[in-house]
Amino acid sequence: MPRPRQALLTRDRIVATALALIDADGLAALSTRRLAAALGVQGPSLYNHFATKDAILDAVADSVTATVDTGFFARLDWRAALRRWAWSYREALAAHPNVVPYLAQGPGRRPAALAMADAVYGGLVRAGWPPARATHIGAALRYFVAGSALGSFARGFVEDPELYAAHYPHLTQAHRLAGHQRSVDEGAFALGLDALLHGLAAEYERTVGPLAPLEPIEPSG
Amino acid sequence: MPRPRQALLTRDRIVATALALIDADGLAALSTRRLAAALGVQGPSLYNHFATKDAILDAVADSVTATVDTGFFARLDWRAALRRWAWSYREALAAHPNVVPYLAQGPGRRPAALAMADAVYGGLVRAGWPPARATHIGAALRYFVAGSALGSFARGFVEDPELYAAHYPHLTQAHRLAGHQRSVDEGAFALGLDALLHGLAAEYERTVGPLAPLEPIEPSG
DNA sequence: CCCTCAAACTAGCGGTGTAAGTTTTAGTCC
DNA sequence: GGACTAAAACTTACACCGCTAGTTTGAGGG
Repeated sequence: MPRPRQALLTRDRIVATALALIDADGLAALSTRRLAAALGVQGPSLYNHFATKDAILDAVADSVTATVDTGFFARLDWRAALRRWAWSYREALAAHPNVVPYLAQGPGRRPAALAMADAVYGGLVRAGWPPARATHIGAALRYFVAGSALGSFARGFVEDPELYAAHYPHLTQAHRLAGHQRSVDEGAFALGLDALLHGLAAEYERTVGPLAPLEPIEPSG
Repeated sequence: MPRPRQALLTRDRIVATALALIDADGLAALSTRRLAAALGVQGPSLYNHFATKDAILDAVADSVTATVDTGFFARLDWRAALRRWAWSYREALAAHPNVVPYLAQGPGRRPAALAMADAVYGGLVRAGWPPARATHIGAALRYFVAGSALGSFARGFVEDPELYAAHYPHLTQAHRLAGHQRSVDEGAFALGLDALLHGLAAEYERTVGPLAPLEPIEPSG
């Protein structure tokens, strides 16, 4: 087939299809030939649109990051903004857990990831945090969110009572975790995030100054 | 070569060599043939000792997890134990960042990972936390530690001032992060961990009961 | 109208995980 | 001690991988 009248591929279509395949079958199952087949095309044709497979993965990762809402920092108290952002970030990653191992290695040169880092850091500095502290806070929250999306804690346990009963006296109920994946992961995230923010507020008062009163909001979750 | 008088391979030697290769060149660069070559052997010989490549990676991951010290839960207050354990855990992972993406997907059936989960969960329940809460706390700390080891925050930024200056007004100094990797990552971890523990202590007092006074310890770091 | 570029193609290279079968040694049982 | 079995190396081979090179032909601009 020579060049077709209507282009068969676009970058957007490649990225969307790649994300769907990764969601369905995992990161390791994405090969250029399989991706191309899903697009009705031969493998090497992808290289007319992306330089390498990694470039495709970068675009996929950035498309996920782009769905995170960072607008809170422009209009909310830093504590409320951090909370909303963290939940939005987590939601974006948890919707595509299979890309998290790739995405979590850092923003690299991906525009959406850099824009997010920019918004968070800028918001914290504007709120009075010293620059070094703002960096630390952004990093700490990224650690927590990425970790929570990476290895769904509950999914990591096997549905096999025998395995745990024998050697791990406190894990006799662990096999039931796999069945409550969502509530366990969300509960752990909510608890950890609230604890983190609570501790950061105390640190703020100790090292920066008094906190503005915060209009009450529903507890995160 | 037929069966040699002295076995050339042992599981331990395979695991140690695999870890060294992963540390040096990354997870993706570990192939069975390269690993075998480093051991002075042909590729398929590995399959006399491990069923699949994944089984080798499991053993590598568990050998890293095995270096985490979980003994604190048996002899320290839960807050102190959590802090020491988290640092030990982080140290173990940060020493081998390239295996973290594999390891962070959950304990699976790896004995050292399960023993660690058992110790943490048991220690928290013994300290008075309700079982569901203990699960959440263990998960939250695992999120934080795994996230911190997975993507060194600082390493994720590129040493290229041009990249940031143009479009990200608050990241004009981001290119310098790559040079301060260790201090940024450790500072973020220390801040986040202390904040988390501070928040958990407050949660304990609110929902479980008064905290025993804690002998003063040096701040984490 | 022609020229160049774009976007598909085919063919193929070196590398991957691993299955299958071979060879020789080590160790066990009568 | 001889026969048998299991172990641990080997070679060969398959299907797949990322990617390069070169080819074809339609699209769009001078």
